[in-house]
Amino acid sequence: MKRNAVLPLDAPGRNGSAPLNPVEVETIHLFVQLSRALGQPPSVAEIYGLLFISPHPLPQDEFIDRLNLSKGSASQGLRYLLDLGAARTVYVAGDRRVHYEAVAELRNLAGRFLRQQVFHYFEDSGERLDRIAGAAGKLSGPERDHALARVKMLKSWSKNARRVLPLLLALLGSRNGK
Amino acid sequence: MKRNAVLPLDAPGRNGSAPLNPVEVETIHLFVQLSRALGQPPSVAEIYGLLFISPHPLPQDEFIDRLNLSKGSASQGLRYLLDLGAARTVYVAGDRRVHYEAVAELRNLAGRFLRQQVFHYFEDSGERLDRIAGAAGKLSGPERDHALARVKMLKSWSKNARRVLPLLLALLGSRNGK
DNA sequence: TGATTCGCTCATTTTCTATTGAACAATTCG
DNA sequence: CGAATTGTTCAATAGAAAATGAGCGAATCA
Repeated sequence: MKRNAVLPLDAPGRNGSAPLNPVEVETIHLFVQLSRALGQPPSVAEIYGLLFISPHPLPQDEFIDRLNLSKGSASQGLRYLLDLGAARTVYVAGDRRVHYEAVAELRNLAGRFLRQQVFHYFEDSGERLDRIAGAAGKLSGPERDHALARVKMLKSWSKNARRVLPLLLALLGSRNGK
Repeated sequence: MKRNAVLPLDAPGRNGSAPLNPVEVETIHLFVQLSRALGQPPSVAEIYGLLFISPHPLPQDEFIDRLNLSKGSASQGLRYLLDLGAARTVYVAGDRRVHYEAVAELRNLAGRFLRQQVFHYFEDSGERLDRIAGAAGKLSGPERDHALARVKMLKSWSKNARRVLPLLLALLGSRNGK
């Protein structure tokens, strides 16, 4: 068996780590559900959920014990969140371990996420579009016309997306997100 | 073995169905890549890609033969696209089979997709937020304050998202998408 | 009417992704 | 210095998701 199927509400919590309280459980569930909608791994969502609701920075052990994660998942999940800008490290006096806290600004989160997931795609799609246009030019009569029209449409979509995404972020940033 | 690992450029194409030409291959690749970014199954992307670039409506057989799909995948994939509003059925005189064509309007596609993937999420998240707020009220002093602040933040995010998504669609619709 | 075509459903199988945990490196402690 | 602590990496594996294809029903054909 790899993981407790569901959240370990009743986990013994060796190491003296408290089991999750109802607020924590529900918050984590919330982020896990969101992660499904966004195609992100559940373990990362669990980590972020606990970070988000915790009133103080947490070390890696805390996730391993309280979420019942493996060392590997905790390590990789935390790094993923750091890279995404959804978590940052915090120095805690008298403790050798690295502590983490959530970055909780909607604008930041959404922006980084979109940039990583979507923008990334549109980058190398331009190159492919040109290749398609080239190949389309070599087709016969009516097929050729249709293909060229479709390529034109795709280019328009691409331009549109690049135009709209920054606008979207601006909207998210204005007057809210805190 | 289940599927040709990659697109069957050189597939014999029994049934007299032509193999995919370069324009088709590249277009399909484009949609398959996009499908990864959006967390959609590749077979659906292949089907939509071929539909999108085809100058005339296609019957189910065409996908099975030319994309090397199973009957099940073709049937389910096409239904999925119909439900999403990304394809529609077309009557073709003298042919009993149902034919399909792509719905290629960015506004429509993006709108339906977002509604299905994201809106759906925000619907039942409200309920859970209230539950979290309730549980947070029963906590002790400083933990309580922090939890309540976090819940407030989440509610603000949720409202924000609901406000911005329709706006986003409006932007996609205006003056483009064709 | 019986044969054929068309297409759906769903149990099984395959493929892919996420998670695990052992091995290792680096740092600090006593 | 050796032992303990902290943390990373990555090959192995469990679990989830996608794809398959046999089986079936309905519609059409001859």
